[in-house]
Amino acid sequence: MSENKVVTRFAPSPTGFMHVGGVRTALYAWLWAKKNGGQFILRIEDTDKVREVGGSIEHIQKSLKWLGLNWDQGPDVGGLSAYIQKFLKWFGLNRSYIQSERLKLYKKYAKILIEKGFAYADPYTEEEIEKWRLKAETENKPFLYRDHRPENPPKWDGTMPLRFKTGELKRTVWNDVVWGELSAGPEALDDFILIKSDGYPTYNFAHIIDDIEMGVTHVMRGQEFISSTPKFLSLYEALGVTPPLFATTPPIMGPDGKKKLSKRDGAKDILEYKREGYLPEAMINYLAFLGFNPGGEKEVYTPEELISVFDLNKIQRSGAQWNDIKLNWFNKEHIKQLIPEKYLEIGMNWVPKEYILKNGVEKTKRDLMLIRDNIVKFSDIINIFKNKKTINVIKILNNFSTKIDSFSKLSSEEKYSYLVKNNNENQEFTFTEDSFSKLSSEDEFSYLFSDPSYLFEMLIWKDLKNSPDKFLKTLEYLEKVFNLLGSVDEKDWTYESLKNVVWNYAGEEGRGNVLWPTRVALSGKEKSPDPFKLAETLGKATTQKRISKVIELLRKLIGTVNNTSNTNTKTVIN
RNA sequence: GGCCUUAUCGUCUAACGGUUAGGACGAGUGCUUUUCAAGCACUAAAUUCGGGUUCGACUCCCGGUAAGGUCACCA
Repeated sequence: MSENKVVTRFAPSPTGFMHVGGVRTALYAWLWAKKNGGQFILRIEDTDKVREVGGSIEHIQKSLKWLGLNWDQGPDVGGLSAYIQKFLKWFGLNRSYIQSERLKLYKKYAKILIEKGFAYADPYTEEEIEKWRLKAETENKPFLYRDHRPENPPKWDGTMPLRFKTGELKRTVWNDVVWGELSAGPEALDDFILIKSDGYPTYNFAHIIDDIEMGVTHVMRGQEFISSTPKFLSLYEALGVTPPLFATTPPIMGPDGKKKLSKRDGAKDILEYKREGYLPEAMINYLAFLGFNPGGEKEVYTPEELISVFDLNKIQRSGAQWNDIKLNWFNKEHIKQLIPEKYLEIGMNWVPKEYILKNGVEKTKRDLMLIRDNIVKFSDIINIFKNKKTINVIKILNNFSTKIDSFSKLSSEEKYSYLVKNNNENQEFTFTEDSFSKLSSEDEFSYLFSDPSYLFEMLIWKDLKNSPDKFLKTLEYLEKVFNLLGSVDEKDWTYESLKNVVWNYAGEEGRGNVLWPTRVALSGKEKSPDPFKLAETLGKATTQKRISKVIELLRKLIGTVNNTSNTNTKTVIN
């Protein structure tokens, strides 16, 4: 090991999928190693064979690779290295990064400790110890094994646990890179188990031996280890080794902000975010900023920028609440930062194959560019391109100026097919009676099939709401619009010409004042395509019919208001 | 219960002992070819409480409160 070189490690145990807390610890270790041109080691701590979950190691590696947190040393550091490892093993040099394959090493160190008088066999049964523990608990005292340390322990034969014989009982003071000076009284020191009766070392023992052997200089880990740090330090002392620097990471909290984020309150498998189409650099950015801040007002950082700006003593001490909404924002920002080629390269993977097959790569790419600003994560693309009939959705979407969200609800092909038909493209699709009734029964586009009913209040543009003659004014606007539209010949009934005849008038009277009631008259809804698109789609006859209906209703209403002052204007009218 | 810690807008956070306590997300309002989305602008929103030290405290000290960690043949 070359001196002065930074070596960090991420040492998970293979007990399930990677969650965000573990990933962030790995991220900080990785950032620090990269920043200092050092080494980042992946080590698997599989000394608890009971809790081990199959496939975890692969999952951990996959997760780190997705995020780009590549390790310089670890299990399978690439084909050549694996070969070299095998070669070294042949000569009895164990280079494994999996603890269960390093048992001889721990035994070697255990023997050293026994010889030095720092370890002894534990002759008690678990029941005996449990009894002492319960007694301590009822007396509200901390349980200390060393109060029961045997006078003449038997020789260790490997079937009993091997315990560390803690040295001088004293106050321990040490320095944590994040927390500053920390200390604990002698009650933090105890005779902990080094090697379990099953022959595997405990975490407390194995991780220290490995950190020594691998030359680790900086240990990042959660604050649950602060309390046991005095034990670790006393072991380093017994071995005569200078301990590494400790950097304690704050926890990531659940939605209530009090408990650590757990599977129960939505902690997801990190690869789940990959499946949902989050960018790894966005995840890294978000995760890094959950408990770290370089100062300044810049927030969107590339991984490279994070490396240069990362600093251990700018890590936060208290826990930070997980926030999906902010993660979404980071993802959106990182999508914006992608160059178009890269965006398309990723996006194309999310478009259903049939769509590309049908429309060709070039058109698909154009469509992808159209929706770029509207996606939060790449899986949104699937919703937009979902079934093979979504051919013109994006185009219609543009025309209709409708938000993506409502289009994601356009799941039924019936709904879609109508839109396609009205877009005068892809005439191949035919309506069935069944699909028609299904579509028309759905509320969102009901105005395309049947005349809507109205709420009087909805007809009024917001600026006019407080005006005493709001209904009279609205009536005037609609009458004028009716006449203007009437001047357009049916053969010339297009979006452009409709807009042309109304536009100047709307500009004079206030666009909202005129266009809002027109649109509501045609759709009966607060949210729908713009009035010209609606009029074009509905045709001249229906357009005139609906507007004149509203005019008639308004006239009636105004008549009533003049007679009785108490008319409920919220009434639904047909 | 012992021990070890932590505390700034709802959330993530910034602030050599001297700032109108800053930014971001979210929210609200407005602008943008009405409405939705996107975009832009603006607004509201915080130093846990009580004592000190100091000319001056988010910052240092003491105490209260609240919260977290730990006291395994788990890591």
